[in-house]
Formats: sequence, C-alpha cells, structure tokens
Amino acid sequence: MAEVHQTITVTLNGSSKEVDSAQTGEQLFADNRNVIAVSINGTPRDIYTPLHDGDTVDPITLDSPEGLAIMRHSTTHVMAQAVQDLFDGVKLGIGPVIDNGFYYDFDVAQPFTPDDLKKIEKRMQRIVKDNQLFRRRVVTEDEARAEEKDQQYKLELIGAKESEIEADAKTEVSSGELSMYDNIDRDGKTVWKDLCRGPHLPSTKYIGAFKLQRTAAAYWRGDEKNPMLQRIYGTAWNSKEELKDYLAKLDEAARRDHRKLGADLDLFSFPEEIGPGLVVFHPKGGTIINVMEDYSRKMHRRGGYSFVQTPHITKGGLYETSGHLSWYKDGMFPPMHLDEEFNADGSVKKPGQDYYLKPMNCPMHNLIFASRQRSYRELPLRLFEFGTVYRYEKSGVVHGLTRVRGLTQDDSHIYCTREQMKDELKRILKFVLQLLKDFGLEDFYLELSTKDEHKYVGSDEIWEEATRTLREVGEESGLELVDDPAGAAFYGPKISVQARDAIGRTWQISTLQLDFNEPHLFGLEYIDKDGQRKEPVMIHRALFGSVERFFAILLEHYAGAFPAWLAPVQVEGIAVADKYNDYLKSVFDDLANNDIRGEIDYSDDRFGKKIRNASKQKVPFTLIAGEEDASKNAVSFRFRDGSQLNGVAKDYAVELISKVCSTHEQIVSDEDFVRVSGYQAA
RNA sequence: GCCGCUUUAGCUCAGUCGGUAGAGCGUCUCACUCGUAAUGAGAAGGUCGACAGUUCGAUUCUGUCAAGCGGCUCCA
Repeated sequence: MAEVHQTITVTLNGSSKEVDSAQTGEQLFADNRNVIAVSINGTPRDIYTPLHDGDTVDPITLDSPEGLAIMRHSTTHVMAQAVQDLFDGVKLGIGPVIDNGFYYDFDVAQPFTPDDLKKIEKRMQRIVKDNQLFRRRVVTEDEARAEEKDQQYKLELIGAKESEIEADAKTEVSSGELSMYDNIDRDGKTVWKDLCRGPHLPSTKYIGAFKLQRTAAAYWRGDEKNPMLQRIYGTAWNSKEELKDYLAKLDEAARRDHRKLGADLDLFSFPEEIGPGLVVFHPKGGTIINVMEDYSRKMHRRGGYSFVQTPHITKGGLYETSGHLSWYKDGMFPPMHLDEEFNADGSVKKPGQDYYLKPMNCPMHNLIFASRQRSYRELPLRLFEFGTVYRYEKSGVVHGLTRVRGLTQDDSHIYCTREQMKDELKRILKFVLQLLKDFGLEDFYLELSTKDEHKYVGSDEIWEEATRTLREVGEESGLELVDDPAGAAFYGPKISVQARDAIGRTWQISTLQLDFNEPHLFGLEYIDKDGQRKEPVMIHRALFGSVERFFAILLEHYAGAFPAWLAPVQVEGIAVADKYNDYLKSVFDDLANNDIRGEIDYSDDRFGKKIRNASKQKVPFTLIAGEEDASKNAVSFRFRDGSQLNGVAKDYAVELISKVCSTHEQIVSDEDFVRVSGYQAA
C-alpha cells in the first residue's frame, strides 16, 4: 500500500505548524531524546501514533509525571513477560501503575518466593538490555478474544462494559478501542504481547532503575468471592539515584514505625494474653495519652462543649434503633445473652436480653439529648466524651495502634438547627485545624465523602442538602478539597481532614459527619421559637479520630522525639558521679513542684552510657550536674542535637524549663532553647 | 475473613542434616565514681508459640490452632 503524503496542520507548542502527514511525534520531537510519548488533544499516546489535521500535539518527557507513569507501566509489561518466560501456565490479571510504582497480578500454580523475585528481576534486566520495542496494534473484539483465548482474566475484561471496569483495570481496556501491545526484539520477532490500552515507551531501553519489592495476594477485581491472584509490587524510577532516594524514604518510614518505637521507648504493648488489637499503655505511653487528653479537654471546655460519660455496654435495641446492628453486625463483638430463664420442661420462661459492647457513642448521646424536652435556646448542644468503643475488626486487618479492636474516640455530637448547621460546621472545622496545629501538624487538605448508592438511608433531598452544605464549608475553608465518591457512612456525608506528616505521608485524621437521619430514627426534637416541635440536625465529629491512632500518628510524625510538652520524660537528670545525685535531686524536686516530668538516672552506668541512654530515649532536655555545676549552684543542659548550655543557675534553669514546657515548641538545640525560653546569660 | 511468610531468653538473632540449645544488648550482683552516645567481671534467665501425629526419641518432620508481619477485602 503506497503511502499518501499530504500536508496537515497541527498545533505544536501553542502555535500552528504544517507537517507531512507521515510525521509523528517521533520525528517532531526527534531532537529531545527525553520525549517518550505525546499528548494528542490532551490524551497520552505512543510517540509513533499518526497525527491528523488539527491535532494539538505536546511532548511527554520521561521526567514528567505522565512520562514516569508510562515508564512504570512499561516496566510492569517487562515484569509480566519475565514471569511468563520463567513460569508455565501463567494467567495475567492486570498491571497498573500506582503511587511510586506498579504491580501486576498473576494466576500461578505456586505463590512466588523471594528467590523467584530475584530471578524475575534478573530476567527483567535482560529484557531491558535487549531493547525490545513496544508496538501498539488495534484489534477487534473477536481478534482480541482469539489472541487471549487462554487468558481467562483478559477475556473477562474484553467482555466487560466500560462502566463495569474498576479504575485499576482501565489500564488494560479502556478508551473505546481494544489494542494489543507487542514486544519486538532486535530480529523483528514478537516475543511477547499483552492486551493493553497503553501508551508505552518506544522501547525498553527507556526503563530506568527498578526493584521488585514484595509479593502479596489480591482478589481478582478486588472481590473476595473471586479467585486470589499473586501480586508482585515493584517500584521504578528514571535513575538509580531516584530509586535509592525512594528506598531510603521507605527505610525512614520503617524507622519511624510506631510499633517499633512503641517497644523501643517503652510506650505500649499488645499482650497476647489480652487479645489482638487490644493495647495496654505503659507508664510513658500513658503519660502522653494523658497530656493529649488533658489538652483536648481544656480546648473543648473553652469551645463550649458539655462533658458527658456513657457506659461501655448496652442492650441491643439501641443499635437496632440507630441502624448499626443491621449495617455493622459483623463488625461488632457478639452479644452477651443475659437473664434468660427456663421452665422445668426446658421451655423458655423469660427470653432474656442481648447486651453488646458499644461500637459507637452516638446513640447514647442521642439518649442524653432525648432525656428531657429541649429548647432552641440550648442549641447548638455540644456533647463531648472520650468514649471507648469496641469493634470486632477482622483478624487480618488489625494493625498496630492504627486499627485496633478497642479504641477511645474524642467523640462529640452536636445538635443544632438547620439554620445553625453551616456556621457550626465552619466553627468545628476551625476548631479542628487549631487543635491539630497545636499538636504540630501543619499541612492539611480536606476530603468530601459522598453517598454510597448501595449503602445509605434517608431521602435524596436530605443527602443533597447535607452534601451541598459540607461542600460549601469545605470550599470556604480555603483548603484543598478532594472528592471521595461513595465514601460516606450510611447516615450522612462527611468531610475528613487529611494531614501530611513530617515525611510527607498523609493520614486521615478528623472527621465531620452531617446526619439528618439519626435524629429522626431516635425521634429527637426541640421546641422552637414559635412553639413548634422540630427535628434537630446532628453533627458527628472526632478530632483525633481515635486517641490511640492519633498517638501513633504523632509518634511517627515526631519519630519518637516529642516536643517537650508531650514528652513522657521532659528532663533527664545525670550526675557526673554518684556524689552529685543529692544535689541533682534538689533540682528535680523543684522541677516536680513546677509540674515538670523529670527523672534522674540512678543506675550505676558510667556517665557516657547515661548520656547515650537519655539520647536513645529522646528526652528533650538532659540536666547534668558535676563538680563544676554544684560548686556554682548551677546545672548544665544538653539538648537533643548534642548542643549544650552550661552553668545555668539552678533556680533560673527551673524557671526556663517551666517556660518552654508550657509552649508547644519543638526544641532540639541550645539555640532553640535560648529563643523559646528567653534565656539571658548571667 | 482470604493468600503468603514468620514464631528459639525481656529485645535482636545464631543453631540443632531428629539425640531438649547459644551470642549480643537488657536485667541482677560486685568492683570502678568517671564531664557529654556503650567500664570490667560474674550470675540469673528458655517445657525452642500451643496442641496433636509420626518416631525408641520432636525445638527440628507432618497436621491443626494461636499470635505477628506483608498484601487483598473491610473500616460506623
């Protein structure tokens, strides 16, 4: 077939350009070897994709986010090829790009071993070295079926409607047409092929540095009724340095793991005798929890909240009314059946009662609201409690302090009128952000979770109003607002506050949920100005979320080096020799009288060892006393970075420490200390 | 709950090709009394996760269970 050359006009770098119709991105951007694909009218395509008159064409370079994703996706193809080379009868699932890397799901006879991963990685290196071309080939549905006849999972995707395809699977079959990608070796032979939407790199040589990280199992299409496939996770970067940096970041995250720090710093444990997901806080962890709760109580007192207290168990009827029993029965501990009595013939004389551990505080707060007639003058009524709840989390999901079976929520339910609700929500959001900032988190964004069509109660109108109100509050906050479709609880939409920690990870922390349903289910009402009974609106909110989880987040955020106000031991005392212990004790008595948490190391370790221990325990301030200090009635400070402030008069030292511990400042050096305390040299 | 891996002293980990175990740190004791990240010596500490099975004999092999880890699903 003879090629018909004609001149077409494309928009390139914002200006029109006339080019030969045989030209593709490959020729247009030939001078920049970093261009590995093109964006045609906003859609990423392979670099050799034919252009048409009127197209807007932009280069996609390897170092752009799109380019990096294309490189990672091409790497998963290489991985799949390596796996099929090395193992027989492998069926392919899907192989999408994820944050920082990629995965591919395989149906194999035997799960992969760490050794297998090494072999696969080696094979991948060879494929990359071979410099195979990635070539796209459009196929009809019938052709695709014929080519993938042994690949049951691909066949399923070929048959699926666009709307039935999960986000991750769209890398394979979305965009209206089906295509196969062939890997072609130097001899022009197709050595491997995969059903894929693309785009891909021009060839494997553009693949930078990659590493296979771990294997895991995953249900086909994320459904636990489907077969389990073996997933291999990998990460890929444009250079060895970037890969190294990324792996270092993972190491840093592992170093901060709250489970490890919790043991190292003697903060908490999960005794096997108690059961999975049930934590005990040791004295130091308990101290931190107390400081957190005390501060939170103080802020809530100032914020116009009323403190309530409710029991840990209840008759089941309460959760039937709220709907939790029908929605979350599997997530609740099974009931205790009490007070059942039988007749002599074995028949039931008295049916008895089912009592449940409470999974939620809201129904109990509703009963407090309903305990007497309420006036509009009382609204907004803000009930607050550190409420401990128990949830029967499935065995495989329990994880450190972030997913437990017993947890304490800093839970509040706010009852207000529809007119008040928007202002109240804004007020709460402000309150939340202030509190989180006081704990040292600074970088936030919001997520708006909307109705799950398969899991909700109440009318569409109510959901719309609630969602619209939350969206307005979110938008007016000035923070970034991200949508989370179908993420809401069954009773109402929510805004959650996401915070970035010291190493850039995001955590969902506070939630604000708007609920028009529960007040109705519980028949809550107040008497309005006009004497009419009206239904209040209810706002559910937790700021820490769970105290345990927030504790874990802080622990990881600070890597165990808490600012002084939160630190379990604020000051460690180390005498240069035993004979100065009594002198040091007099300083620590003064500190204790000023509510400073101090501890003297009376062990018979040597001085250097005591310094090392205090340092490993990440105590903010170490006070040292030896001959030089005692003779001058002074002490010497040592800070976390090893810097010092020597010969500070004893009383002045106590004053300075009291002052800095009343702030929320993070102090790591003598300079920080001088700045925050206002220290003046004598 | 599902898939895979793991479980040896308080912690981190060696080890036994089936004949009931060892180090470092920590703990305790003694000596040392020392000025900024590990003083020295000694001692205690383990039914080798639990229960079955195979075996003359099981920490080791097999099975079941439990707990932990990495994921999946779930998360009011």
